[in-house]
Amino acid sequence: MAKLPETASETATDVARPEPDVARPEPDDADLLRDEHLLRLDQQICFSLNAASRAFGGVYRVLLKDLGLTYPQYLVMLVLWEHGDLPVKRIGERLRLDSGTLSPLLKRLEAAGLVSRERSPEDERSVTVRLTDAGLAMRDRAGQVPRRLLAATSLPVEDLAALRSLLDRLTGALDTAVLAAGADD
Amino acid sequence: MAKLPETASETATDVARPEPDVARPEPDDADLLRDEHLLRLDQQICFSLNAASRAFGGVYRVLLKDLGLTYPQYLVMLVLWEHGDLPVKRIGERLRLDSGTLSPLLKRLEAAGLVSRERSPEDERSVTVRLTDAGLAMRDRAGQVPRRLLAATSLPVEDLAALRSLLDRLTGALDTAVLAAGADD
DNA sequence: CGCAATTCAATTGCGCACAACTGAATGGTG
DNA sequence: CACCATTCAGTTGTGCGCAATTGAATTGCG
Repeated sequence: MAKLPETASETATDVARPEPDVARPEPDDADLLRDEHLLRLDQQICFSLNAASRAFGGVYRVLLKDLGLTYPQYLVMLVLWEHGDLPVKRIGERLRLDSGTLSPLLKRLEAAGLVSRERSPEDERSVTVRLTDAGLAMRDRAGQVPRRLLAATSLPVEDLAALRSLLDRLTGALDTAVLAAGADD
Repeated sequence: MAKLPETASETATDVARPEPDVARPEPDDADLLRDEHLLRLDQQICFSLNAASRAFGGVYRVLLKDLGLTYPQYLVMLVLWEHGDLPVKRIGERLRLDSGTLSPLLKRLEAAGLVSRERSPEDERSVTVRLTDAGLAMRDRAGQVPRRLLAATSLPVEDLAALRSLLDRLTGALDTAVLAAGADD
């Protein structure tokens, strides 16, 4: 194929273009707070975060292929292995996921025969997610995953701990920032 | 609604369930390498990463709403603002994104009038992405974004730098791990 | 009790991420 | 020159993430 399909492009004129790829000097630690540096630094923070997150995704994709799980599905299984049967709400709280994400995911886990779902008798609104025998059995097969992942990081455990601490602080700060922003609507 | 729609659940029996939510003692820094601790630590690393990444997403969603951009679209615009017109390939290299992600994204940016796309005359396979006047103009309006984001993190710049460094090392290690795993297929 | 507000899961719609594939253009080799 | 492998963008299909809505069950209040 290789043809520009739809769309209408007529706005392109010959105005001044940004300098094409200037050699960028390393930050002389004098101006760590100058605007230009802030722009770049911030970009790289969230970008690095994004990249690392997706890199993890790649490793997990490999490690979980045998189990037929995606990473989010694996997280749900971890929660269930740890805590036993749980209502959807609780799973969502643990993983910071809402029903819009969990409902179809759980349906896939159910289709794979790993969990079952049933309305709670006490509260008909709530749905309890239970591990099936197959779901329980998978726990053993999944045992190797974390160690192999840890090996893939090739970082000392202390660094990982430090990293986690920083990340959690970051997440907390970002969350409150969003809440604050939402508050003054 | 609230009804369990399709699916077939019959596997649920009454086998032993995992202990329901035991109080978990803090890691006595003696056994930082015991299996059980590794399992939990690793889980929290990638989980924290994921959470932080999504928290960033939330902040960006707020900050970019005025511009009508999503975060990945914003990244593409950043790249174009920095380097000027680029072929799709180069953008993908910068952002670690493939054509499967970029093609529809760029189509949306074109529909929004921010970029135009045209086949390169030298190599008809390549498509050059150009900023339109509107795309260039948006650069000014986007100027505030990074500083506001930096404020939202409420972390000292040095911590962010340290974080970025750790993340980049991590990404590198994970990437090579995936490559190595893929190599012995 | 009766009615409004809340809670919970599910659904819809949109956008991103990625694997797998298509199809055209290019480049290298015999 | 002919042929084949490679490169590049695009498409398809699957799954996640999130906002917004729906609809039923529950709770709270008068």
